[in-house]
Amino acid sequence: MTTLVGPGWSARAGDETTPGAAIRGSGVALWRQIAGDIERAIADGTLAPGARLPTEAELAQRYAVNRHTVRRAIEELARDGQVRVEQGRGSFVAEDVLDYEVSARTRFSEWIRRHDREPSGRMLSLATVPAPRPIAEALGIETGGAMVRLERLGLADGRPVSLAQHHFALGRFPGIAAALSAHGTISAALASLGVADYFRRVTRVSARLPRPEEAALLETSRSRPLLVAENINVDTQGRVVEFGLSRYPTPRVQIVFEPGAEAA
Amino acid sequence: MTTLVGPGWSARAGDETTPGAAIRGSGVALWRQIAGDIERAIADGTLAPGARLPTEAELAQRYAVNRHTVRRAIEELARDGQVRVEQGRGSFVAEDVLDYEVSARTRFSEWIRRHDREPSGRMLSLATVPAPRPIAEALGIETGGAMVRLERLGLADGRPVSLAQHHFALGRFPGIAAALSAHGTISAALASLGVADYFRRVTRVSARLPRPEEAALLETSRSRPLLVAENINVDTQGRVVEFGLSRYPTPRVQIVFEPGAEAA
DNA sequence: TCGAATTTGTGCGTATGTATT
DNA sequence: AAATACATACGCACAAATTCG
Repeated sequence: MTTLVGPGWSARAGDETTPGAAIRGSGVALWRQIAGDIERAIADGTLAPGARLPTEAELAQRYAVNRHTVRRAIEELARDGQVRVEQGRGSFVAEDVLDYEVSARTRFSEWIRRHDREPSGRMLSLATVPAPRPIAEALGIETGGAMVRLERLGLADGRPVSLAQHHFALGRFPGIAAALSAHGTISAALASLGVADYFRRVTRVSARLPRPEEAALLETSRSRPLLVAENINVDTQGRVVEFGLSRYPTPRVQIVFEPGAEAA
Repeated sequence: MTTLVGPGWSARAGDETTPGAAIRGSGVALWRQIAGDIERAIADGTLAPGARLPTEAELAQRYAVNRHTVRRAIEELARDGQVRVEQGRGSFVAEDVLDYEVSARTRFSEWIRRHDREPSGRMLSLATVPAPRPIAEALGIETGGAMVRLERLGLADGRPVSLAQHHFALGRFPGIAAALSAHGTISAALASLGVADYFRRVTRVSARLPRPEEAALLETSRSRPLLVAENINVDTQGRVVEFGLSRYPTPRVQIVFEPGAEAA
């Protein structure tokens, strides 16, 4: 491994007085030296996951090379999946993706904790509304029937990772609104109403661009799609408990299905 | 059901001489008459799935009502999922959604036929290429190792529904390229190499906006996300056979997870 | 809704060093 | 030694995407 004069990965700017430069004639291509240098900065945490790399022009200046040379280095790192390049925005250190395991009987906090992050959440709204046809069909009630809708933002280490709507038929759970207000979690509220356990029966996944409020709440770009998952939760007798609609920001969250992992 | 004077759903334009109009004072709200009329046009195929409705202004003129009245009718249909409204583009007759069942041990043609459509496909490319790191890891070979990549466009009733890349380790299947050329399907090619059966082990779903070629091949808008599914296929001994990367156009295709449906 | 500024993407031409023939 | 091919590197111009006012 050829070393390279430190080009100043330091946080403070205005380091132009002592710019690093790539070593010419060292027998190692400049772009390889640069790729290695950035790779090292990522490995030792100088460049944190999700952080933005300096622009190509800036890197070219720092290493005293042409922009093409920098591009080639970044191209290599992108091919390895270490950085992610976005036209018009910049290049970013690849982030850990949160895998959302569909097959597991997941509660939000369990999911987040399994990935060694700290779960938190914010209830956005709780209201009784008439059921639109698709949701009514899923819940097995009449279109327009009374339904409680809870909207909630889920965070991992303080970063939003899910925006979910939970729908409960009021006819089946008359006390659901009060229970949801009283208890901190949905499973606790349902437990107080006699639903000891429940699990996912179907999950249906699509994707679309976020609406402005969704993008703001999930702290994502308007041009980056959301994964939209609809699911039906049933109790141990197979009766429908809840219809859920969750939105996850890509590429921070992926949905994973692993048949045979149900036992876990 | 109230009938309405035909407002001219005919294909040819310039029908302004005999515009239909909603019946006032009939005891049925104008917007309900209009909604019913459009619904009928959809039901009898006059407005085909995916077709664009006339603009709200145009409909208002045809029915001789205010645009708000038309909007109310469309709103009703949108709530029912019969039409899809897109700001800045127009309103469209909802298309049938193809459910892609992840849990099933699916072959492309089986999937399409199960939805009563006619499957077809087009091989786009077949080449031996070095494996980028993520794929190499999935296949259990070294980064840069030789790998055969088959790219294929899948169609249902002539409309593109999937764009898939299939990757096979050349070390494990030396004759794979020839087999894929010789046989029409992947499963037939693998069978000729001794892989009697194989099935999905993990499926990982994300979403992103399409690249221009992807949008063109899948006949979708550049602003409508693709569902991107990566999956690892293994044989009956659990050995990795293939790494697949499939792209599906939303909202034409949804991905469905239904644990417990594996038996099917 | 629009344009300006920023940033990455692409194409072309040129030059140079290294390895192969 | 000369010819050829290839990888590397630079310079310039413009296209395309994003962001922001």
